[in-house]
Amino acid sequence: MDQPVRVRYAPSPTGHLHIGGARTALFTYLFARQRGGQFILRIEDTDLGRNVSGAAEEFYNGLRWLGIDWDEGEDVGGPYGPYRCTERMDIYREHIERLLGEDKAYYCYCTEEELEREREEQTAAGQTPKYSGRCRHLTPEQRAAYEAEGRSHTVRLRVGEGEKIEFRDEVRGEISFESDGNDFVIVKSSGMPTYNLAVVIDDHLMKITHVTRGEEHISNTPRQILLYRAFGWEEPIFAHFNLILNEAGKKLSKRDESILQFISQYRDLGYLPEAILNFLALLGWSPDTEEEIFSKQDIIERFSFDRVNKSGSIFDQKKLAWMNNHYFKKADLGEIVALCVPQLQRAGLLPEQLDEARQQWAKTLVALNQDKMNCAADIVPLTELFFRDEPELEGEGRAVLAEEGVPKVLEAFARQVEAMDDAAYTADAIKGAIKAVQAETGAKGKGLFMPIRVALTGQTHGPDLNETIWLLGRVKALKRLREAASGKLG
RNA sequence: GGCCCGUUGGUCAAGCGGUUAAGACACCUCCCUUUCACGGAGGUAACGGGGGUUCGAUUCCCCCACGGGUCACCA
Repeated sequence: MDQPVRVRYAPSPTGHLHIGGARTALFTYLFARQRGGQFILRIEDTDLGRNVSGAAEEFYNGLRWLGIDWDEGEDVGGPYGPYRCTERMDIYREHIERLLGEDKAYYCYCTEEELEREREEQTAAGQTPKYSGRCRHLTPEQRAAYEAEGRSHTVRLRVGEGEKIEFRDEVRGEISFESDGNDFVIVKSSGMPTYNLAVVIDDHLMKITHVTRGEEHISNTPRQILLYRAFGWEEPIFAHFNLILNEAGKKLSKRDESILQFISQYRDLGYLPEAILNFLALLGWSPDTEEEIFSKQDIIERFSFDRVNKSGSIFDQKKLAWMNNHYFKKADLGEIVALCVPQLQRAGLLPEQLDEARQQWAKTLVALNQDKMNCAADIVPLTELFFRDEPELEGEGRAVLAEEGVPKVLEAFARQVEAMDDAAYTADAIKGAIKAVQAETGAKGKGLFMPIRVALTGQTHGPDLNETIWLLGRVKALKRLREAASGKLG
């Protein structure tokens, strides 16, 4: 049998969990769960300057919210810790010493300015920028001289030229490179390992079997393979997922504002995590059936790397909205109410504390709109009219109210409503009242319902009228009817 | 520019030598409904180009074009 699968998601804590990262984590997680393996979360914080405090916690929260859990990580522990680069410095040091000792790596005293100038000159001369190798063969005297100057050093890996570097990618097949003799930096002058060094050491020591990540890392892979070779370690299996693109077809950047790209934004808008997980799974991966609504468990059972798409996927917010709407319709009303009430509270439409009656009222309000919402935040524009003093009359509505016989209908209905006491004011009673108006005035169909709807809501469309009128409340309904009947509206 | 990867409708995508080239989102039409939405029934719309290989290419190979990724002491 195959050795047990161990995979990891290793974000750098420099910002929020975004769609691309979540999707990478998801694919990795799905693979682990499907194969009964371990999913590890590691924090790659080697860039001290860019680390954002609290970012790691945000990753944890976002991932858990989506339904992704892990077996090892700094918050849950595990036998291969620590799970954060900055806490693994002793480990790195030891491995760097080894490379240095075997003369597979060397100190480089070039300053960033010198290197930049070198690159500029090469670029100006039409050459591909590449490290000159100036410090490659420094004598002990030269080194001592640099040290005496107070120069700091980096460590570079010796890279041969023309060495074949081939690997089999689980999603793209064979990929091959040729080493270019460009000695790359593996330890920064600060003493911190660079990403490439840290991942290789960590992945190896944590016994990672499959290295999964976005396509943008393909070009890092040959360098990492060189490192595996330098250490004499067996390479893991690689899998690079396609990129998620914005509407312009470009890789999502953190500054991109054309799209909502942070998981927290969707959570705040009241999306359902199951919908996002479902949608993300289908972005770059497809099952072998025509269905597309899947629970996490369904996806775990079906997932495989060979059905991951090779070309980039444009993130379609409209389809996500549709999918979330689909999950909304299937969800328990109670769950949707719990999502919508805070939205209304945040908009200042509902008080922080709801009494029993108000709670019941809110439940009906949400129930009436449950299948219209793409996300919980939609409840606000959808139901705003219930909270206003005056309905906002649309152009079409104005035309409806201007029709002949409308005041008579509205007055008749107003009398009906007035005759009810508060206890008798129910959706059923309202239905009966409208019937009575029909009998009295002879108005029917559109000519009956539409004026009432417009007078009360200002709109020519909306959910069930009886429920709507009940939600409005007797007093407000009466007031609006009278105003519309007397032509005061609009 | 070098290296690497990719290219099926507007979007997500199925297809893995022979198909009327699926399905979904979006859009349009119709039905249902007092209205909107939901739901139902339809519709518009795609294999980047050129060479091969083959009886036969969307599918395999090559070239080109286009798109993207990456070329840091960022990950």
